[in-house]
Amino acid sequence: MHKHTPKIRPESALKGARPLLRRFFDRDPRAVARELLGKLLIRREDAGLIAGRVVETEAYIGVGDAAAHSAAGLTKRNAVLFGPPGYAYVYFIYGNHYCLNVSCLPDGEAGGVLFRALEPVLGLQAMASHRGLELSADLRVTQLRMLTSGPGRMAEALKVTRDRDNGKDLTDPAGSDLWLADDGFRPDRVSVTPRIGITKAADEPLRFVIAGNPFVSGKRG
DNA sequence: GAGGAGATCGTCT
DNA sequence: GACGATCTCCTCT
Repeated sequence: MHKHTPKIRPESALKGARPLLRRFFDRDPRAVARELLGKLLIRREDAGLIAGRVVETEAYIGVGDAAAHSAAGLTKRNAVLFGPPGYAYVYFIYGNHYCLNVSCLPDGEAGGVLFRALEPVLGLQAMASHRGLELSADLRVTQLRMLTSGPGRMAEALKVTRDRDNGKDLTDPAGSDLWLADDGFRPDRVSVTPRIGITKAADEPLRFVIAGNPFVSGKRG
């Protein structure tokens, strides 16, 4: 296995990336979670763009999934999951961290996908700044992993918060500063495992990762 | 490198 | 009043 080299690209390279359409999200969260692997999550800031490639996701099924926030029915917090597809559901957890999801399935049906890890692509200095880290000049993978390998970390790197982003349309780069896009990249191989950090329905194979990618969360990629 | 505990607060019971 | 879709730091090996 040869050493993984991050592909850091100039901002102009994202111009060919097509925003994902609403219908992409209008289906089973398991299909959305799998097909989101390799897509780009892009944040627009005054100082420029921040972008990462999605390398790890988890599906949360609206109905019959005890681990999903929508399991107990509609509440003020989880309302976005019950709304139309393609919108950001952001929640605050453990008194410390935000996590980003995207709603799936038609309006009225709950379901979502949790973004768990990104491979940094653009705006690495901004990500490091938001995380309170300083990048060394050689951009070692071990350093870059600290930026976006984990749901809380990637949310902080992109400055995702509930106040700022919950309910935001993730299919609309013209009207939104956070969206998803396809630049044609396709993962070679996808692995499916149980979800992380939950106690209910913990055995279901609903976590999707790009096999061998070093930016997947955990001790090793 | 593995394992454990604390941080810290919104949400629902 | 309990707990959680996490992270970091500390200790022990």
